[in-house]
Amino acid sequence: MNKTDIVDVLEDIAILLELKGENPFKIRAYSAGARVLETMEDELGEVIAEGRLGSIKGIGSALVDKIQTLYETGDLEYYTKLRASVAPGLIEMLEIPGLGGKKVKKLHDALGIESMDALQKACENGEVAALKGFGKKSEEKILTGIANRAAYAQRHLWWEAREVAAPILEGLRSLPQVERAEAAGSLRRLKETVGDLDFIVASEAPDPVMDWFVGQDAVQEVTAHGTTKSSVRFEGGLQADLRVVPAAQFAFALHHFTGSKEHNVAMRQRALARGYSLSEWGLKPSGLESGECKVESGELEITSEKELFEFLGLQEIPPELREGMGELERYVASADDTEVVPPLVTCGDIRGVFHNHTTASDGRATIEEMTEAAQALGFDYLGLADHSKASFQANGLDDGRVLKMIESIRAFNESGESPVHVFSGIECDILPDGTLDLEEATLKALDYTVMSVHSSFSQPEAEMTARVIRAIEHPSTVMLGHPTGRILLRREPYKIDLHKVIDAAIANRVIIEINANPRRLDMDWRLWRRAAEKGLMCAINPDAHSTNGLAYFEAGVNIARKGGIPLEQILNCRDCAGVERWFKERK
DNA sequence: GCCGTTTTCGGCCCGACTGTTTTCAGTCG
Repeated sequence: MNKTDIVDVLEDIAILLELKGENPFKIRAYSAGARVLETMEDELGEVIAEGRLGSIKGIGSALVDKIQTLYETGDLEYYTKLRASVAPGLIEMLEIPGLGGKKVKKLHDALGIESMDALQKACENGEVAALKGFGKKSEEKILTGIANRAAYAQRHLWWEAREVAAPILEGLRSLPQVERAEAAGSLRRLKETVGDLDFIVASEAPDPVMDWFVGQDAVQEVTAHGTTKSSVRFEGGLQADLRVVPAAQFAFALHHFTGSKEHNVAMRQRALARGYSLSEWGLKPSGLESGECKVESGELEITSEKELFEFLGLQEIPPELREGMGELERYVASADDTEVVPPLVTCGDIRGVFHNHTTASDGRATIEEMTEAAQALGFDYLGLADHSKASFQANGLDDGRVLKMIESIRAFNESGESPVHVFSGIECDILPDGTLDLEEATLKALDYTVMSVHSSFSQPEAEMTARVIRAIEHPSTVMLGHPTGRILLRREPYKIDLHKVIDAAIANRVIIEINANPRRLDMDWRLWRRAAEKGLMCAINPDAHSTNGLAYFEAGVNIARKGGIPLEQILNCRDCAGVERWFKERK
């Protein structure tokens, strides 16, 4: 069993233990173990072989046993038995807001409920309201929860969440009572998907701010309306929370609600180790009774996240790096051997983008329209890479049409019609056996190539990995397109060993793209830091099929930031001549 | 179940909100 599957099993165990009413700390140990394993960058097989698993913080002897057994046999008796002892319907019930492990257990123990249907019936005939600890409101809330379950459970693309968030933030900032307002949460951390929106406001007069927030036109349901916190739900299920705090607590609240949860746990532990208790409300010496907040009493002046990090002996860690993946250990305040938080790429650093489509294949805009849009975005160059013939559904180009396309791009560049230089490329299919869809002479005639998988997604992992590596080893390959083929919230990635793919790309000086389409964001940011350290080059490729699609490069910039990719390893940060040089040296 | 250079036992991050209670448990982030 591979690492990802083992992570899933550990998370499953945590959920099952919750439903069994187990010790919460034991549950946390399994969740934490899953998290540690997930973010471990070393090859699991190696770690086990070298006996290093047990020395990893958060993985003790019990987890070592279980992880090893799963790795070697793919099976775990403890897990099998545990799963058999809990009705599958109970796990589903946890998705209903307001229901946690204890309440689900109670519903099961007291009323014998084991499925969503049974729960709905029990609510409808009043059995749930009669239960101690539940009431009429709980019953109604559960019924609403069941009705809206699909919408509730859904996460939202970062791109779409930002569109909802932008006017809310603007509205908050325009209120006279509001001193400061920021979006927090996974939106601010630039995660590829967002569960809900979080807004933090500094104000001494929270009530009118709350009233404005819950009274917005788009609000469909108000799920909480208090003095410090309110929650609303919009059509489509997206939920937004607003917290209003006094200005002195703003930095703490902003940091806390930006998360991630794992980052916050680490921060609190670091604070505790230094004798302070950190919460969203402030910092206080851990000995003090609550209410004796040192910050409030004016002994500690912390008005920004930067000061908070500094107080804890850390460099300022940008939100996108706060994922609980070792950033606190990595970015301690300056010592001789300290790693420094790298400068993160910004949209302004991007001089042009690659991998875009035109009407020659399945794009909706012409060369002229695309370059015009690129110019409006301030780009110096634009790479066009239409599909190759195997993607017949996308009107892919055969060798003859590719040569014609090269000719029209050359003519366009020479016409001087646009200050934007166009690079001629192709998104060439990697056929199921790893060979390429076009003649070598055709590929050589292009400025650059992007090789992508568009068929036979269900090949076994070893076959898919060998297929992609064969393409990477082809001398004409410049870039690898969307290496897992995932569509966020819709299609799982195909099975492929990306560590081997990354190593092959580095060995062959092949660039791996960040496909910046907000539904793809492939290759994933979790893999980039390590890959970049090993020397992998990246290209931010919007995969635009229209002029509007070029703007997706911003989502790609987000991923490069989260991956901490140095600017010199992002091809788009080079000027036209630099890009040209890279392509020539490849040949 | 994990962890420890005061500890191998006894802690484990913490506070608001809600709904049910009448002083608090469960959920959530």
